Amino acid sequence: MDEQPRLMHSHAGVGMAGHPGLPQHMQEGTGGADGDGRKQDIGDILQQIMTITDQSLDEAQARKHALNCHRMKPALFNVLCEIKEKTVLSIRGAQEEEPPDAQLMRLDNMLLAEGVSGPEKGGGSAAAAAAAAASGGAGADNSAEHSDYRAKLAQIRQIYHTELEKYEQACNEFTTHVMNLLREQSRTRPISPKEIERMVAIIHRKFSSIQMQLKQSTCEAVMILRSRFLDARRKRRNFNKQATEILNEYFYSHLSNPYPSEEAKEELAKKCSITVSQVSNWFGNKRIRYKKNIGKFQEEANMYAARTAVNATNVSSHGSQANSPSTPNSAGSAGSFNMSNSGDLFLGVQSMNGDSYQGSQVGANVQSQVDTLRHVISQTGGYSDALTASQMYSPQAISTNGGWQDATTPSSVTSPTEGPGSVHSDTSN
DNA sequence: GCCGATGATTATTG
DNA sequence: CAATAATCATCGGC
Repeated sequence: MDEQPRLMHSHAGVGMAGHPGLPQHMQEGTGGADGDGRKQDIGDILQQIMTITDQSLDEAQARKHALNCHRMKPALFNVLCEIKEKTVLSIRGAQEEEPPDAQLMRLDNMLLAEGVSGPEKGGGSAAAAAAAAASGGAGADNSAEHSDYRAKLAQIRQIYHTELEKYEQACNEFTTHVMNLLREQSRTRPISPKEIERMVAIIHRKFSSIQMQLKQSTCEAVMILRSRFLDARRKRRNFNKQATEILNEYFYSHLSNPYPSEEAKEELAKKCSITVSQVSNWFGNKRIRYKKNIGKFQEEANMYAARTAVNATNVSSHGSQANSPSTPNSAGSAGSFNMSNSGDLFLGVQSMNGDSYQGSQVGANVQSQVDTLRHVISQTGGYSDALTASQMYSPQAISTNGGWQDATTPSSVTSPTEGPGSVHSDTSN
């Protein structure tokens, strides 16, 4: 806001008075309005500057030429170059090249692994390819789920590449600019090629640190994306009905020892088209949940027991599976495909049993729990090969503190003069 | 939208 | 290292 007054003052001749090169008379050429006067002044000043500049430039050029042509000039220049070289070298020695950055390498590796910085889409995106390969048979919905992920990854990839390109271009432009500048200056002052080199290196270092930031943030973005999309827990899918049936069938037909061997797990996994670890998860969950609330699973237990039972009878019409109490989990339920109309019959059975263990929850009464178990076992035992085995393993299986694990001593618990244990016999009809 | 079922993960244990 | 127990997070029926 105080510009105006000052200009006014300068017009009065005070401001410019200090400039020796400016003849005073020029400033008061026109006495008219303020504006006119100032314009005139500026014009004059500009013109003066022009002439002065031209003059000085010419003069400088002339001087330069004179210097360049001076007979001592090359020698002096060489001396200067030598001195410069030495100082540059000493500086260089002080801060030698930094070691290849481990962090940067890690970032690079990760970006490569994620398919962000690798070759173009086709063969690239190693992660996606691996995921697709891993999905194997049931890949249909898997790929559908990953499509979104891949789209986002491609987006990140594109941003990364454009940014990288931009940085590179800027770096190159800046480098050439600086090099031109230095080369031009090298005509008037001693600049060794090494110095230029060093300058370029510095510029590159600066830009690569920027690049590293870019890589870092890209990595972060990919990590977030991964955690959001590939966390299986978030995108949990229930197993299909058939798979659940197969698993349940196995579980209930091996209720006395529901710990499938590794081979059994593999087979189940194949049958259900899920992974082995999913089978393990399933059995882990099933065991714990069954044990926690046997009553809740009673119906289910009876149903599957009945199925396998019917199956067993169908398969081996003349049940010659006399007595082989060795491995209860090798079972004959392998190729079991169920009869559908048997359900009614056994629902009735189940309801009958239901009464007896209704109140026997929560481990209050050991005996009642044993009885409960015996009901289930009796049914499976009645029909399948589990007959012999079950009596060996099951009664004390889920005892007071539960757990099939400590069923290692199949001792005397068989049937101490109890009713419920033997009630089963008539269910065979 | 609530709520039980369910597959997966995590911490702990032997 | 596998099993268990607790927990998380989603699914799916109502």
